[in-house]
Amino acid sequence: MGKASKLSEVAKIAGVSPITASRAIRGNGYVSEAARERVLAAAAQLNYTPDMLARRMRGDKSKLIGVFVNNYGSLVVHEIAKAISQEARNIGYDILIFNAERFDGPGRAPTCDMLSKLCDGLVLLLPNGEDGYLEVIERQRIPAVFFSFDARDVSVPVVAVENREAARAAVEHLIGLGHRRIAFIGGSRATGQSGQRQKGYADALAAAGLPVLPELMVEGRFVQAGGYAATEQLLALEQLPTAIFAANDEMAFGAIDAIHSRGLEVPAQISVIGFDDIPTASGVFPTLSTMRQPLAQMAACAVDELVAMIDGAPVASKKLAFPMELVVRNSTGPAPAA
Amino acid sequence: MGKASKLSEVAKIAGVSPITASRAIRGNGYVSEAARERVLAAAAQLNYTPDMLARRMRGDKSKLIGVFVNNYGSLVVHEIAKAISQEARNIGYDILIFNAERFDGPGRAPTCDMLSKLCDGLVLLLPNGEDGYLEVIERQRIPAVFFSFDARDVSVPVVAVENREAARAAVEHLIGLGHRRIAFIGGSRATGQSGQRQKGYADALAAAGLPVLPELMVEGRFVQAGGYAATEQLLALEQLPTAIFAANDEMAFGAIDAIHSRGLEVPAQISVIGFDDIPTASGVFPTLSTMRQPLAQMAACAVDELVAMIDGAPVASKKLAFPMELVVRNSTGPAPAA
DNA sequence: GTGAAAGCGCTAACAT
DNA sequence: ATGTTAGCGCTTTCAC
Repeated sequence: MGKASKLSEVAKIAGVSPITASRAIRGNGYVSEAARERVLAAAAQLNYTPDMLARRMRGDKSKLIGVFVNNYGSLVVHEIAKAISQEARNIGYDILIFNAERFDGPGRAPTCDMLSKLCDGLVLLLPNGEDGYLEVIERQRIPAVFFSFDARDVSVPVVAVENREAARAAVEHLIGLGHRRIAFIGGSRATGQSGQRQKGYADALAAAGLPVLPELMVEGRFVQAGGYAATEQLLALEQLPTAIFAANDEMAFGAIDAIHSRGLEVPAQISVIGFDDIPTASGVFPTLSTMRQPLAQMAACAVDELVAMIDGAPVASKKLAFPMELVVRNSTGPAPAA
Repeated sequence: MGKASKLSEVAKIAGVSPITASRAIRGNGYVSEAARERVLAAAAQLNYTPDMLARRMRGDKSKLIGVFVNNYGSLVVHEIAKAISQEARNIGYDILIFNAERFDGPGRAPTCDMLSKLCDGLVLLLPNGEDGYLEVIERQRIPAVFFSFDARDVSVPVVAVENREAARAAVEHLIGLGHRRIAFIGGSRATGQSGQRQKGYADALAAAGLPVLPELMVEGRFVQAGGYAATEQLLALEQLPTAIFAANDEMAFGAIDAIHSRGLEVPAQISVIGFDDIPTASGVFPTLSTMRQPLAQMAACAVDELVAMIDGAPVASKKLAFPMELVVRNSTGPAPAA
């Protein structure tokens, strides 16, 4: 009743050699009906489960996908991980989530290394472009996909949204509503996505002949509290913006909160649009206009790419960018009459 | 530049035997200064990292805590995992999150088994009371802690909140505001927590001499959409409740949403109180009154218990129940004059 | 101070 | 149809 049992024990009870027991359990080679039954019975009796560690050490598949996350705090990360988990499950893989700010820290490298061996393939979520571990992956040609990454070209497939184009669409929505003084709340620069979104913001303004003003571009670290603080900065300006484009939904929530705290109304006085469309976006008040990320499709694509590599396809550079959809809800409205 | 390098390669370059290289790298036995330096240089040159899989197969510690999650969809789970991750990190452990609805499924058992071997200890988050894997853990005396579980007595430590008492406090808050017709939205019964919260709800009503009405007790599976649907049921009643107690915040969001959709106001016409106090609770409008779970403390406690067991303390039944704090925000107010 | 042997649990390849 | 050998990468005896 104590520790887990091993194959040799099962074999002994069944009166066969370990390898025969192994064959019987995996239904692999030739095993007589009689022997097979004795083995299976013994296994059941001992509650035997094969040691995947040992199997994996021999190089067998583990049917496990590792998801490396470096910003577990964020809600999008949660949603993405959920989507990947579902997709993986559908095709017979389980996922293991490993969480660290960086993967190249001193004590962390062996763990990453171990997990990369344990898992058949890896998905790196929002990896930091400067993380040294990215190079390890590229160098060792480990089957891997980067998810939501826009920092630079890499030699593995990258699944992401069309950050720049989508940001532009968000801002064009605001411009279409008559807004002329539009602020941008950016996130941290680690994955390169915020930078692209900022470019899209500038693209839209430029196309409409509007100036790109430094005082209207603030930073909120992709977190709600950061969005709140960034918005307070904006609300302290001489001339307030009439609309805010936040580089993710969580910062948009913070922005709305800050605006309400000042006794102003959304969208009557200031419109707010987010980015990502996490589930909460439709549950808050006012419901949040935002750009929707096709997470399920992206997750499916990432998993498919990964499994292809696991099954032998070469690891190659490949950019899979998904378009986003504008979701208009109640946080954006016509610009107030000046 | 290809695959990861192994100890024997390092040893060959350094001109020593593998075991000497091993000693040098771990700084363990006697190694001459000269040999040590050559080994370290060779290791650096080859980018060598020890294979934890192989180490672990020999029974060494991995400094890894496994977090088994069976309802990854929920936001509380995300918060709890984050808290545990932080605590673990503080004392030199990393965490690995494994996500499955159940852990006793056919293909899943070997993976669970493997992870339980790979990790020094396990935290089971919101485990399903009927999951057969719980018994495996109890039987094999694997160092483990159950987190947010209230289904039955088990032979491992359990870290949870005082579900029944806290639920009672939430409802007493509503009663104190003059509410007499109070509804309850429960979650799924898997962890036993919803049941305890429902008992607390009934306790409070009974203590105030109020009837416990079946039509006021509905089910929302702990998810926002479920809370929405459950509230629609309540809003279809002949006589509406003036307050709703939801067994978690996400269902409370759904409830507020449903109420708004009917053109009613929170809390003017119907008060809503949640349970957990996830971060979004203070960002929505109206801000959500709820019961706060002392997550950081709970996580610290769980990790401490676990590490004690990893370090040799016996695995024993132990109930660690934390009190919750009432957080009054803007979603609860005086009962409307009948 | 260093190395050889043995073994963690499993299975492919090669016998028999 | 079954068993033997060998080896995945590492480290704990036990020798020298």
